[in-house]
Amino acid sequence: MLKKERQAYILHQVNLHNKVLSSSLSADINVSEDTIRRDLMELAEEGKIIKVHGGALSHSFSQVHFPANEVYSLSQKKRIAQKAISLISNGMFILTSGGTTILEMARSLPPQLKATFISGSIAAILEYMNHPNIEVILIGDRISKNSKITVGPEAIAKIKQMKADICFLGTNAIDLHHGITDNDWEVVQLKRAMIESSQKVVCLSIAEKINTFQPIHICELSKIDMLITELPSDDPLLKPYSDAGIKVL
Amino acid sequence: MLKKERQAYILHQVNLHNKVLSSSLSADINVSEDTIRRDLMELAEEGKIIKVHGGALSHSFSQVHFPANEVYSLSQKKRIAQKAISLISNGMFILTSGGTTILEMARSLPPQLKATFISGSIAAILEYMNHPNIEVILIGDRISKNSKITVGPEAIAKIKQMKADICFLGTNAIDLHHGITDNDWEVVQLKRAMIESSQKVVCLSIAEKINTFQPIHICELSKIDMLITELPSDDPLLKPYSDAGIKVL
DNA sequence: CAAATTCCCGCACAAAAACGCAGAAACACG
DNA sequence: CGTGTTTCTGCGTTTTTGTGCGGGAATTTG
Repeated sequence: MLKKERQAYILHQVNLHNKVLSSSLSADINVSEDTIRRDLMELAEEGKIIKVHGGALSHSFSQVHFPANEVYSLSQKKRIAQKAISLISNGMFILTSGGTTILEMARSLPPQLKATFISGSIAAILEYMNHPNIEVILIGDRISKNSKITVGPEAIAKIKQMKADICFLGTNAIDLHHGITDNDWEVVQLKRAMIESSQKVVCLSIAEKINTFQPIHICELSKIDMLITELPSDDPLLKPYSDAGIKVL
Repeated sequence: MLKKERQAYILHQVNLHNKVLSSSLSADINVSEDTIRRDLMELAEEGKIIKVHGGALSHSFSQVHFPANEVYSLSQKKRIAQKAISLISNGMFILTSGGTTILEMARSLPPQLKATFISGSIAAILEYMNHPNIEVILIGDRISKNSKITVGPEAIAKIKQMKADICFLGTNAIDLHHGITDNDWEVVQLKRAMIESSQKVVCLSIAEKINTFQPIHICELSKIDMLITELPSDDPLLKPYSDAGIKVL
């Protein structure tokens, strides 16, 4: 059998079944696995397939992408993300909400990090999935089309039955009197559950949202352990919060 | 034998068998392999054939090398999607697996349709989310990075506790003896649960996958209610399946 | 963390290709 | 017709290509 012929066969199999094993291909066409591996390498270099340990995958399969629209005040969010990441260490169980700040954090996670991320936000999940070493747990339930996260009693029940090491909340509004507030009733339920189920609660918020509030109450400031903004921790704007016992980063 | 004559013979052989070996041609017409090689060179330069190490291939052969980022046999999948959609009506609860065929169906759903789609496939969920009127239920659990779907006991338990009107399975391999088979253990568990939880099971499969099988068994043919391919329902290839009591669309 | 796969690297060997050459046949032309 | 030229072919020799194998490194998995 000619080399090109063999490669065409392999390509065909990959496209047909989305996944092939070097071992089974080797058995199929009676050549050594080494040869198969070399074929897979070449096909991968030509961009026809994706080589993985033990075989290959079809390209069309892993091609899940999300319309990444313009992010508001990106650079600030990047700074927040960096600070948040410094709180994460290997082996942690981490609950996250949705929101563009969280997304930015997800994108910036260091590749060596091994941790478990739990979320109901579709966009966040997509980012986590691209990471080589982290385990991703998706919280299921009905999807809210507004917020692109799963909401509902199932999701809340699922969150309540876990105990995460840390919880990162993308915060919409935070205020000394009203605490944390938001404008989507379903999202609020979710966030409340996440706060209850985490040892440590970290709020990510751009400074613009500090001292603002929204119609629906999530929780008192006392439930929050840490607040991260793009400002330096000694910025006067944040003073009242650290006075209130919140660690400001 | 004249040179032109010889080359005509070679060209004929290539077009007939899609492939020729220099060695066998040399034996056929009793000339040295060197001569054959020179002929193949010339024919290749004229664009009549494709020269490869050890022989030559016909053009139709490498024409299978479709652009790398396109979905394999997209037009067939579109036809399958259309047929599948004709089974859906307003108010239904619909379970779907993942796979590019399912994805194609998700993209083609008519905008007025009001139904509830349930899936653990991230890619499918993204499509469903774009639809204005359908309700989306996401099945949660650990995400398998290979297959981009949620897998694990939680997901299976969740599926088992529902009763969907209809279930669309993107099928990897279907065969009269082996029934439905697949190559990913975790995916198989999921699909089994989906079959059990649906009143009606519909397999979507491009004709190429008919009468093929993979290592892991999902279920017997008897569990399947309907089979959809891109072929007309009276195609002889499908006859055995309709004889086996499966409705072929 | 230990066992089992899978991968990677270098090597050996065989098959095929490239190259140069030479002889034979075909051709051109005065 | 003779001679020079071109084309075609086959034969060594050298390179290149394709493949399998062994052993050690790396990765996966229980």
